[in-house]
Amino acid sequence: MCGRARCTLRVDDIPRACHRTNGPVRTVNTDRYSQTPSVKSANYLYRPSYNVAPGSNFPVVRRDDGSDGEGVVLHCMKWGLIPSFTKKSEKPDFYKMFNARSESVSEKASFRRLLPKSRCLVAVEGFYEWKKDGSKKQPYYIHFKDGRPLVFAALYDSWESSEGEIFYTFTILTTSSSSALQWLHDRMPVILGAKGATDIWLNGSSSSKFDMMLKPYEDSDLVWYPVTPAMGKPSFDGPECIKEVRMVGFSITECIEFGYVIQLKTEGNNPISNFFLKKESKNEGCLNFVNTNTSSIDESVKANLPKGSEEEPNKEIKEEQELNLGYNSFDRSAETIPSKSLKEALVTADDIGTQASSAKAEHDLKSLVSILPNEGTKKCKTKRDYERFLADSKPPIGRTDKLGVSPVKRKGNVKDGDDKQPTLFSYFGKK
DNA sequence: CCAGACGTTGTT
DNA sequence: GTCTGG
DNA sequence: CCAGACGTTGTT
DNA sequence: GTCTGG
Repeated sequence: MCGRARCTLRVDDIPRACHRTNGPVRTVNTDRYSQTPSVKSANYLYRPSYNVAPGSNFPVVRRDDGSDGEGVVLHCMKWGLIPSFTKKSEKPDFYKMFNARSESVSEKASFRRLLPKSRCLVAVEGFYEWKKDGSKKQPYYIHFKDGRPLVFAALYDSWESSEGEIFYTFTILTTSSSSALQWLHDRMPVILGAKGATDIWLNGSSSSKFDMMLKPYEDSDLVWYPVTPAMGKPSFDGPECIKEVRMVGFSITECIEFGYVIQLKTEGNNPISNFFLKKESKNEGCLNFVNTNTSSIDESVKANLPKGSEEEPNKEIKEEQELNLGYNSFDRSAETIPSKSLKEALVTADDIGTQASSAKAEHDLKSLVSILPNEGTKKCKTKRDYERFLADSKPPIGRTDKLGVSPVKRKGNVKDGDDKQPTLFSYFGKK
């Protein structure tokens, strides 16, 4: 899914972001003084933002019907498709169709008719996804490791309101999530990762090729980190939206679900294990997540503790959670540890003293473990590395995909003994 | 023929 | 617009 | 997507 | 919970 994004690109940079480097670029509604008299230009004014939601304006790249092949139009449109056949009397609802499922796009009346001639590209620096956990929601920012823009596959349409105003709108295609992002959400936008893919989406004629490219983006350069929940408010804008935050006030289980990885240092395995178990059993483990740089990482801990003790999640759910964890682990070699310094972590730990984790607990925690943000699979330089890593992970884990996309069988014997009450220990990989 | 729908997400 | 349902 | 509201009567 | 607004 994709319902919020960052687009702070300059208009001039968007064609290049979409790999349109050669052909002519015509612009429509991208500046304050629209060329189209019937359009209120202010309604299409693009405002770069760290927090864009459906209903706002994006400069998208579409094919220029007038020119042959190379020419494109940089056309400011509103996110959230309003099909041309929408009743004039109707109030436009940009949230109804801001995504289109690629699996069914050629069957749905609203989208199918747009496939032949109304495909477009949407460039953004990243998008947001919320991980739900009961009443809590933790947003994550997803982007390319090297900062280059993502290019989404999209469809556009136009609609005339009762007042005679023309609305150009677009919808972003979605697909099932990549294996790396499955833990966070089961849907993701279709990302066209290479120039070839953008060429075909923009200018191709064979719809059979479209099926091939409307697939989850699996490369390991798509990475993520948690950001402030304040950005959930649509009016909250600015660089603060994409600032990485530590996970404060969440239990270990939650933090792991949220994509963090807990790693034990060589020394002190026993006490920390007790610490975790105690915290977890009381279900009040409010930990302040530190982003330390330590070279003494010994083992990766893959914890999957029951949420509350009173309501035991059924086996299927636990298995699901466990499966999700596998893709959150990352390489354990020394150079792969995030580079933020322990000093920085200690300084930032000061402003969290009032949380349930006491200063002492904080100290204990820091002395014993590192809880590291798993920023995607950034530690893996190549897809091959990532695949090799997955193969090496303990446990080697797959995920049974509801949508029928390549189910993988779990091979590792991760847990021993009691299935009903998994403990931290039961997730230790055995050396 | 006319009338009415046309969508995704997540959650139950 | 275009398809489905009555 | 998330955030925020969710109401009426009568008086100023 | 469910609707409206951004």
